[in-house]
Amino acid sequence: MKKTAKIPYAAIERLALYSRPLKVLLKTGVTVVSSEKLAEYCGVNPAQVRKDLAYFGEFGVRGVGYDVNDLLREIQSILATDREWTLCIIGVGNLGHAIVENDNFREMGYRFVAAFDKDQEKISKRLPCGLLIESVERLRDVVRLRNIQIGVITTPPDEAQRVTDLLVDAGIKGILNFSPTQVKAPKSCVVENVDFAVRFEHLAYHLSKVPLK
Amino acid sequence: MKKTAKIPYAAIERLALYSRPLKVLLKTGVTVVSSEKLAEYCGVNPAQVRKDLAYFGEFGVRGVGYDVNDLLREIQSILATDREWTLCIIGVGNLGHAIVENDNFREMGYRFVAAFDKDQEKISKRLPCGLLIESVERLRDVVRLRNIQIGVITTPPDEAQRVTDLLVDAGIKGILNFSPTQVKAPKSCVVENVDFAVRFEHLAYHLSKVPLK
DNA sequence: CCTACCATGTGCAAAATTTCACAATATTTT
DNA sequence: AAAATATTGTGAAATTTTGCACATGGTAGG
Repeated sequence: MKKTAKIPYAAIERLALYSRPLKVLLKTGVTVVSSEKLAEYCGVNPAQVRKDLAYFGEFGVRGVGYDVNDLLREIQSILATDREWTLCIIGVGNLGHAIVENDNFREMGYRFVAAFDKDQEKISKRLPCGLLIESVERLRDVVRLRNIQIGVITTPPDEAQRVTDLLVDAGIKGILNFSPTQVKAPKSCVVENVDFAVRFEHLAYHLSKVPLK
Repeated sequence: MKKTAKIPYAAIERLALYSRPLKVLLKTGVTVVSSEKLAEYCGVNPAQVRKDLAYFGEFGVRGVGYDVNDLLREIQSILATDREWTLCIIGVGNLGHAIVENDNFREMGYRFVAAFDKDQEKISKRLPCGLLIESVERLRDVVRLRNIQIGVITTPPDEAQRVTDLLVDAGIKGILNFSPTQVKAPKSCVVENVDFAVRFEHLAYHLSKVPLK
């Protein structure tokens, strides 16, 4: 595979998808898996699996398949989930809460080291996990002091852009925005907008074209 | 536009995206918007906006643009968010909590009319919104009795497939799965898998290729 | 009423992505 | 040791999606 090939955005997301069944296989003691099986688990085409992996190297053995353990490690290395990331969250509502407390994320090496809110009621309180809720005004300083790499936005939509600007100003290089607005940031800061109401709407769209009983 | 044209999956998701700034424009009293402006708000190409809309009809006026109010209604009608949907949630952890309580969803017409868990500690308690937490064993009956259309899965991944089977068995036609496993269901049931750890991993991937300071 | 202008809707070309199909290579069987 | 079988990696074809460019139709000003 050419090193210069451009990697499709979707291929990256599928890599993460592939890692899910691999973890299960590893736990259940299965050592080898074929692209066909892996594809089946993830609901994609086997050639797609092979091509996606081929963007990054040759991880399989012809005639045999992929070593589960090796492949999982390779994928985690590619996705950079084999290291710890320090994050902060802005907006400690129910969703923010759920994300910070999520065991799944913790296991993946995402460490929340700061939580911000603008509600005076919440500031100075602690989350169940022990994290102190601080004023957004402290954001800039805290981000620098604690060397925070990623900012997660779970504020209401009308605050999202303002918070983004604050994060950018503090020198953050990656933002995950869960509010239902597209936020904009300079190229130097990678933004991932995760509007999951979109998926509800997608589902509703499909259901509306189907007899509901 | 041909009626027979197949509509890209991504076009549907963008439709939902377009609705976000439209709501804001409506509130701020702006009555007309061009594909160029709308595209700018959503970070896409203007031709894309026009083409996406053209899949469903002619909503604009040449030389003028789109009427904000009309377009929003059209999109909501297409996405079937102009009606109420009855949903249930299975797995009342932090995430389940956050989704059920989310004002944004409520405003969109998504009504949660049942919440299930298998934890005896939680069963018979009430959520802050007043919803009673019931045993998963009641799922089949409750789904039928309350005419539930959509099931939202927020259980740990190892429960997800079992819950899916229960939902399918109860006759549910749409599932939104927030657990980090792909669940499978017969064609008669539309499944939307929303694994948002994927977006974290995507962000990590990008950040790992960028000098972090 | 005519001219200038503007922004949509869309045919078509380009780009991106997916899938096929098969050569390459490893393992197992005879 | 050859044949049969399995499964990867990948060039090329097929398909899908995007974006350009412009004809079309509507508005506004003179």
